[in-house]
Amino acid sequence: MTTQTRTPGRGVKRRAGRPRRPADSRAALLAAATELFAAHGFDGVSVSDIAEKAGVNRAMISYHFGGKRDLYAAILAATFQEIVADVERIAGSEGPAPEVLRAIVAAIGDAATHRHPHFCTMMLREVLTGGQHMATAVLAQPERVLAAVQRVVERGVREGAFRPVDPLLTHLSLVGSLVFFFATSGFRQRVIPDRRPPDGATYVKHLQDLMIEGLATRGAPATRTVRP
Amino acid sequence: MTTQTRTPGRGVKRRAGRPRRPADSRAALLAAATELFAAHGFDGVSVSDIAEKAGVNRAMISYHFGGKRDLYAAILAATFQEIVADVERIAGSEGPAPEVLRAIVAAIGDAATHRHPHFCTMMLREVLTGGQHMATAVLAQPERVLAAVQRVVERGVREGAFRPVDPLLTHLSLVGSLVFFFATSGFRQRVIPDRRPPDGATYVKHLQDLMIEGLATRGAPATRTVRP
DNA sequence: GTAGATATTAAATGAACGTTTAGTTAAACA
DNA sequence: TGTTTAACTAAACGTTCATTTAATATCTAC
Repeated sequence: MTTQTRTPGRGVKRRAGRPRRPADSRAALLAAATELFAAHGFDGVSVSDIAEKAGVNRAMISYHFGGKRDLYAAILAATFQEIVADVERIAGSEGPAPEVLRAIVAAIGDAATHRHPHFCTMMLREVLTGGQHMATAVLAQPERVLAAVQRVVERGVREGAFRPVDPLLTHLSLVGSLVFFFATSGFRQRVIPDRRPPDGATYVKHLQDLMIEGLATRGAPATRTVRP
Repeated sequence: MTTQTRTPGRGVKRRAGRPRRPADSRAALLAAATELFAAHGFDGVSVSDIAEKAGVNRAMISYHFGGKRDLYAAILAATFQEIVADVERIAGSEGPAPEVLRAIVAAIGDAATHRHPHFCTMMLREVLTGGQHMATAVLAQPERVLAAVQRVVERGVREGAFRPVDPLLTHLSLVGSLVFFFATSGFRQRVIPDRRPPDGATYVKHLQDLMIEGLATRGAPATRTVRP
């Protein structure tokens, strides 16, 4: 490869008298791999695909990350960590349980929309295969989300704001529909192209209301129900 | 291969003086492929894997189905068709909208538990890749489920049983949490092994209540609200 | 019982895979 | 400026992939 510039807007851009920037290669690989893994899954992506999209040599994946699998694991761990930390922080906050639950839904929705647009797809894909590519440390993270949501639901039930629902099943329906929505937006665009596709914020609002109403004790108002 | 019997309980069983049964090979391949595709995805499964599990020769996949991709498509189309027919039949039935919605959830849950235990996983996987392996005829089927559920929700809103919710978003949260639950049961067993995993029927009941309560008009009883 | 059609097999094919290797180039440091 | 180290490249490696081929075995019909 000589002075030829790479496809603009993609991968590592290096000028003619090119400075070496190892961090750029790593970042380009991470970005390219995240997008491709989310779209096609681990086995559906070759190292050549990733390298080409990143604009670097195939061998750099093994060189920088140790191999295709390690690159995948690194991406999974990084995105997961940030979201889990968010959820745990919010779950620990005080205030009425319904409001905290609302905040959790909003936080996951926000992360899935802006900071980590490929997280839900990658995570869901990984879960479908039983977490085969997950290191045990990463495996612990969905458990932490589960525990955080469960805690809030249990408190809501205890305080009388929620019906006596099963916290695990509630967690599954909440996170399930949330992850499903963000992971399948690409498909929806293809299947229902005529209708304007619903955006993340709209769905978050819908799900917040649906959950809070669905969990609320009948007769009592859904929100602001704190027992002294 | 001589008189050696295959691994018992798997694949095509042929006795010593073995009668030829082409239908057996096809069925064995379909069963093996369904399980493997669901567990590892299209790209995560090789034709050798499938053939070995089915107890037939690799070449039979191309011979009977035309190739790996066609086998996959055949499975997807077959399982989808049956479930879509179920949902449409129920959605068309009379009775209070909340009850019909309950019945739809139950029907999908039943199919996912008993008749097609791998459907949700395969479908979800396919959706995550944007429906790449789906023929246009198969692509139309999720749309039909969407339309059916939407119709029921719209009727519920019109009759005053439901809040004025968005039918599309409601569909997504309903189907999303349902599919998510059944598609991720394998992962749950691995991540929360201490707790007894919740079964399909329990979750169906939970989701029915959550949805009906969540959609219900405040003040009015959730069920049996038919305007004359 | 034989002929013809169908099902099945083992082997071969060529492409694609992830990783390793040896060699080259740019940056860091003296 | 000369030397060392890290980043990078192109090629080769050995493996695995899905499919095709040619030959064989079995079933069906007569």
